[in-house]
This record gives sequence, structure tokens and C-alpha cells, in this order.
Amino acid sequence: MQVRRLHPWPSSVAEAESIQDRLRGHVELTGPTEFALVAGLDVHYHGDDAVTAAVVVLDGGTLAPVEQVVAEGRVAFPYVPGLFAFRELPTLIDALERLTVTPDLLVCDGYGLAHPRGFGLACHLGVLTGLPALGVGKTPFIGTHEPPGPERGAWTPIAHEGATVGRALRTQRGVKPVYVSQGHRISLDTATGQVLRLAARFRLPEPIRHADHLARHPS
DNA sequence: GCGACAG
DNA sequence: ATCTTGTCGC
Repeated sequence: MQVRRLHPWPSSVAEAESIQDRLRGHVELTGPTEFALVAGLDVHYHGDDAVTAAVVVLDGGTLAPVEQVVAEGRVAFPYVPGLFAFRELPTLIDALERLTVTPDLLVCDGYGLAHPRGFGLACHLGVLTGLPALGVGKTPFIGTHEPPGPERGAWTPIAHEGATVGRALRTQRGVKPVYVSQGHRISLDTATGQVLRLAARFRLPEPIRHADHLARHPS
């Protein structure tokens, strides 16, 4: 599939932040509610600055694997909270461009709207591809929230500066919640429903687990 | 003001 | 992210 280059690569924190501030205006918060093909994305770090990006496409109904690709690259930016996306974006884009099918939903490892400037990795990937995208975080980042109830499916809103930017979602009984936020072309209800459905067996959604495994053990 | 801060 | 043992639960 094709990915759009909507901006030059930033060479400073200020440039990176201004790119986020500009692209934020392109995010759409409504979209489809069903997805024929869902893709999970993840990056594995090794050595000083080497990264392996993996994208795994699953059948949206059966969750059977349809296609998987990996790309090797280098960390493209220093780690700065809020600018995390710039580290792995180039390698993730390389991997996406090797896909022979176009997914209908990107399930990203990180945040979307629940981000200091409202433009996390999931928003960035969504806008560059034009595809619906959502973010799944494993630890709280911004905003405040109450712990959700212990049962699978329980959730509480994540509030930040007077707005709801995501949800803490319990995907398995008695297991730490995950943090769901919108990336692009998806509602918060749909994002929550998809993550819950894709995480029927484990804490993390199946596409992210597959991508994580592939990035660690490239075939 | 200072520290903490997705992966 | 990654460096790492043992322990608990399914």
C-alpha cells in the first residue's frame, strides 16, 4: 500500500511539535464500524539504534493471518515523551509499503488522541495512510481516570483538559487495563469495541501480539 | 518551580 | 524499548 509523505523529517523538537500541531487538524473522529482486514503494528529495538518493524494483517472476522511483513531500520529521533512516534515512523512506513493488501484498520502500539498535543502515533499513522487507526497503550500517559471495574469489558473515561481523550479498558478479568484512544477515522465507541473484540483471549489485542512476536523473531 | 512522562 | 530470577496462577 501507499503511504503519503506529508512533511519533511524534523531535525529538532520544535519542528517535530509543529508538525504534530499542523497534522492534528487532519484527524477525523468518526468512521466505519466494521473492518474486513485489521493490521497490528509493532517495533522491536536492538543494539544501539537498530529497529525491526512488523505489520501483521488479520482477517477481521476470523482473525486468521492474511499477510505479514517486516522492515529493518534505525531509530529516527531521540526519545522525547510526546515525540515517540518520530522514533519508529520511518521503519513502520517501510513495512506498510511492503504490504500487498490494504488493511481497513491499523491497531497501533501507543497512543492516539490521548497525547499532550492530541496527536500520538496512532493519529500520525492514520493521517499518513488515510486509514482508520486506533492506539492501545500499556501504561497510563496523560490525563486522569478512575480504575475500571474488575470484569472484562469495564471501562472508565480518560479526561484531559476538560475533554475525554480515551478510555482505560479492562480486556481480561483481574488484569491491568489497557488505554484505548482514537487515531483517525474512528469513534471512541468503535475503537473500544474493536479492542475488546480483538483481545478476547489475552490482555493485548491479537494483531499487536502477532506483530510483537514477528518483530522479535523475524522469519 | 520541579519532576515525571507512550515505547 | 531493554537489562533480568523467581513466583504465582491457569
